[in-house]
Amino acid sequence: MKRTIENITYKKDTEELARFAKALGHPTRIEILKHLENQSCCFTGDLVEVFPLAQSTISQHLKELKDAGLIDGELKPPKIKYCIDEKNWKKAKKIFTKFFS
Amino acid sequence: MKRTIENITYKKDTEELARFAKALGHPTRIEILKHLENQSCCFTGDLVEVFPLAQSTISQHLKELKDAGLIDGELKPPKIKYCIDEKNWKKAKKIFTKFFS
DNA sequence: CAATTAAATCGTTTATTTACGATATACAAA
DNA sequence: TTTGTATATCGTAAATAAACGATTTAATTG
Repeated sequence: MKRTIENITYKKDTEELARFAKALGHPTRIEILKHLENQSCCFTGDLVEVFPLAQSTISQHLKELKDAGLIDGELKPPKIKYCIDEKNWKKAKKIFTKFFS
Repeated sequence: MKRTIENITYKKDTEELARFAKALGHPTRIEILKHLENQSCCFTGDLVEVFPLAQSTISQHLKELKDAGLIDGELKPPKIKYCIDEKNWKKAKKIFTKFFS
């Protein structure tokens, strides 16, 4: 990316907001989250049926949402149940609300 | 990006939210917007002084914010005055609020 | 019309993202 | 212990993003 020599540091709030926003920055991920909001939880396989995307692609999107802290996976072998991470969801909501106020 | 053959179509709401979110998905752009919120408007040059980034890089970020509709540029030759686009700002606020509710 | 000034755009490099198919992993049940 | 199933991870290709310096553009002033 050809970064500037000494990496810029941003305020923690800024980093956090950008991080959440970035995770929300793809329509598929928005749809996944909407889906999770509707039915509280679901398995990877459910989403693979809903979207015309490869299983690996869905899994990748889930990983990003998880890395951003927006969702949480619970082992229900051999499946994995994904839910909104309520704590971080509230946090994101708060940060966005504050930002737009 | 190796897209699926027939492009996926998303709901308009989803596309819009993802678009706004993507624009917010970089800390520099968040900081630019915070700056604009504080002092309502500013010139490109002001931002170049604030951030340790090249003028062209700042300009690029401004373009993205403008393309997303979050800011608006007004000619004040030889400068350009950037302000928050209030209409779309409200729209974004509404969309995010709805999404998180 | 020429010079100045501020910002945009161009061309380039490197990093990251998005997508895929193929393969590996983890756990339950047989 | 092997088999089956659901999901993650790997490897890869193509697109996009982020940064830079150099150049161009647009408008005012001399």
